[in-house]
Amino acid sequence: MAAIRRTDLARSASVVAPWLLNKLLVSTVDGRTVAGRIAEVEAYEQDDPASHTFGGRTARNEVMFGRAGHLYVYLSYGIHFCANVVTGPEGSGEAVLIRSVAIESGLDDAAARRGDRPRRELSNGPGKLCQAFGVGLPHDGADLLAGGPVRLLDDGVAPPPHPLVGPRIGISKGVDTPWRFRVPAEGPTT
DNA sequence: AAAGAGATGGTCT
DNA sequence: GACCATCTCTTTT
Repeated sequence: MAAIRRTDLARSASVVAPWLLNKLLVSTVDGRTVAGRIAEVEAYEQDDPASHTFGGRTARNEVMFGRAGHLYVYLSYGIHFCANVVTGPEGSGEAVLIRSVAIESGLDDAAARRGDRPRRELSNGPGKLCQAFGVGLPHDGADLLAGGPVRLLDDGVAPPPHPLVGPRIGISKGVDTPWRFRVPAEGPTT
């Protein structure tokens, strides 16, 4: 189990994003532990019109300007939470949005939070995975490398050599920047 | 299988 | 007061 070093995350978001694929996300919240492998991410950098930090520091995006390896959580559309890994050197507001995770353990606990659904629909979206992992605003700013309730681990599985790359989803600016990265599908996606 | 619309609240101009 | 880094349900092919 190779440790993830903070310096690994201190590179720019668009470099860290594909590197995060296949890393493990683990949460222990309310006595439930859920673990899964990161399957899809998006990069958001400072001089990026789609990024929350584009307009400079605010109370909400403060964490994105802090040290790499922390968690940035925000409320999306008034309903869902989204989880990001802060990247880059301190002072540069950037992060990687986790868009999809393949749950590997704690499936029953995730299902208890998400309701009875097909297995792959438990965490195949940024809002869905936050619900499945019990991640919310209280975790905004949490250190992912410090053994806290939400953590990032490397169990030795390499990122895919040829991730699927494309434009980011759900944004209205920076729509042509190809900063979405996904683990290629293994088999039929039915 | 695809398309459309409603829910719902913080953040920033 | 507009704008969202979304999800789910319902309706239509």
